[in-house]
Amino acid sequence: MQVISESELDQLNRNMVHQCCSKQKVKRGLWSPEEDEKLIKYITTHGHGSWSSIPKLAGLQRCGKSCRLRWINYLRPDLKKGSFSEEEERTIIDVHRILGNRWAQIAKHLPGRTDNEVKNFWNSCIKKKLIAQGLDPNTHNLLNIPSSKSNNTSAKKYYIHNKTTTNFSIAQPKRSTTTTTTTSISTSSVFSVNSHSNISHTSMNIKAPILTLPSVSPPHTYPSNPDDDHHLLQLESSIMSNCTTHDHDQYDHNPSTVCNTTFQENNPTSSSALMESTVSHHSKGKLQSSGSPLNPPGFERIEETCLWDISSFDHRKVNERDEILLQQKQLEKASDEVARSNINDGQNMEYYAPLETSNFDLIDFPGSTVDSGLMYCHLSPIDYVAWNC
DNA sequence: AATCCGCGCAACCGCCTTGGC
DNA sequence: AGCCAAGGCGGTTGCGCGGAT
Repeated sequence: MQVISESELDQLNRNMVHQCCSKQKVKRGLWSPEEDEKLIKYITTHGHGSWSSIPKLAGLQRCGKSCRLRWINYLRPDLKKGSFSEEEERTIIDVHRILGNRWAQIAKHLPGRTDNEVKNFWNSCIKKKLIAQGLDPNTHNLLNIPSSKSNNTSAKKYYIHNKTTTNFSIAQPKRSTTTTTTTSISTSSVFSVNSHSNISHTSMNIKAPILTLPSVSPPHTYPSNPDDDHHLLQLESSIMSNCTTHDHDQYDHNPSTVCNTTFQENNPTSSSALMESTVSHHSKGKLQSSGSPLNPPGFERIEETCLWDISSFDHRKVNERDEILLQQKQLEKASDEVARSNINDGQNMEYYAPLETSNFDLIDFPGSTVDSGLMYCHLSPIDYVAWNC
């Protein structure tokens, strides 16, 4: 008679009783070829229908969740096998920068790839590559960048220098809108924008991922070459088309902002003259156009961070924006030379997010750009993509 | 040859959302 | 409105393999 230890017995029990469906005894661990065959045979003839009933119908001692996972991640006929291509890798990085760890969303941009596969590839390869390149895989910003709260001389110079040159414009969807479309991106999230100008700001309801516009766009990043341009353009269209999911009868207008502003004493020789202020605004159905605090006497604003609660966004004209995107790209190209020279001068590269003035009540800010019914705010291309999602 | 160690990947776990009742 | 089951998703685990020692 074979005697097994208590721990071995416990392990056996764990192998037979599934945590999520403890009523039935199910097999766990790796799938055998026979099990795969049974599952494929059943699904190809009957479809998967209700996953929970599949194990019984297909003659498998697995839980429904396990069957679903096995099919989606491994057995599906339309799965792409093999390692990721460079283009796929680039797409993952680009979309991850916008969406974060939303693997299922990212996988939608990679035909034949699963969220699990993308996640594993990210964790085993891309993450390390980014770190090796000195980039934070979570934020995609350079590692060891001094924070806004730190007293970094060059950063301060940069902010002050741009104070007079950077402009920012926001448009607010009209409340009279009757039909709107929101994006498929998860639930409400926060859109974080760092600006370094003398701006006012408001809040918008946008379904958007958490993202942070870099304080200083890496000059090499966008656009680095024509292929990247093309790639980004495709990506933008792809993301935007995926953002269109369903309509709502009424635009949910519930802006909420938290504004963090850093002031510097007018006397630049003072090393400790930094002041920070945080202002929160919560309103329902009313524009907030003055979220930032007034400059204290003797101080000038050097940095401002706005967190916007963006729980929904008007995407009615998503398809029409393909055309706008082309205009956007033309603008980018036209301003590219200027931007590059600006960078050489220590100024920020400028990108524009076109917003249709015909559908928006405009909140004007100093230096806002309004041209041919479009209103522009300065964003990097990839953040422009995020803006549109 | 044996052992150790790191890595990649398949699978699991637990939480959240959704839809039906 | 509340409950429950099913499905979806992101984080985590652990097995197997290959290279290093």
